[in-house]
Amino acid sequence: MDRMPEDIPHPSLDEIRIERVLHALADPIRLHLVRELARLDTGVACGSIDLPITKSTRTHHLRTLREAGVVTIHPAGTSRITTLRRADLDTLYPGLLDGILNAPH
Amino acid sequence: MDRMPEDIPHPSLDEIRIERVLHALADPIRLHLVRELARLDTGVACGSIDLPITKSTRTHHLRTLREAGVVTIHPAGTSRITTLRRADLDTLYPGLLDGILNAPH
DNA sequence: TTCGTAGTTCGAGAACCTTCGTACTACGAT
DNA sequence: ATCGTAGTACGAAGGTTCTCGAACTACGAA
Repeated sequence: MDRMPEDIPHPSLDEIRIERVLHALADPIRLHLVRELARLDTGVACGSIDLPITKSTRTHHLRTLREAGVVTIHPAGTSRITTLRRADLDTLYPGLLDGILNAPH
Repeated sequence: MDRMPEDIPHPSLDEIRIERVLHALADPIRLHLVRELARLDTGVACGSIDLPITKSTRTHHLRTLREAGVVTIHPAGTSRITTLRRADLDTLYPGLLDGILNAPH
């Protein structure tokens, strides 16, 4: 795992596995988070996307996305900025993310 | 569900949901099956792709793929022909399948 | 008709996932 | 220094998934 300056671990490009990415995206809540991140097209405070779940569940889902390599998370004061790893995913799996984001929903 | 002549149910295009497709593809055994189906590029008897699992587990995985809309299965004598729904998936999610099939593994 | 082959169904166990509440840490503002 | 806010860690409950073996069905061949 790459250690970021802030000590939150993220998988490097060669550690990302397609099965984990697909599993991360297969959950409705996580897919919704990813769609919002893609739509806003900028890093965003985790809590700013509202969802019918508790704080701890949100943390769990964000961790799943981060560990799969779908997002980066880094601290910013008392908050955390979550960013879609769009370029990394496009490099590894060209077409995959767009195919998912453009899907009917 | 569309009823095929052979009475094995398959989801129609508008019944296919991205979450289920992603979940179906997130399992290593199912992903391997799909890759083999794509490589052979023709319908194939279920049993001809060898895997370190029992018959009933294979049935379970093929059912998961079929119900998600990833493959079609239809009887042929005492056997069953499984086919990747490549055109359907490309229509619904352009780029997704290629992105997955071209992924390193 | 009898047998073998291909696959399904069912039930059960283990492992895993999702969700939550509670307790905790860390930072910024007052 | 104290408080509030943002988020994490942990444990537990409930649900789902994966895997298997055993019993079953369906078709074709001998």
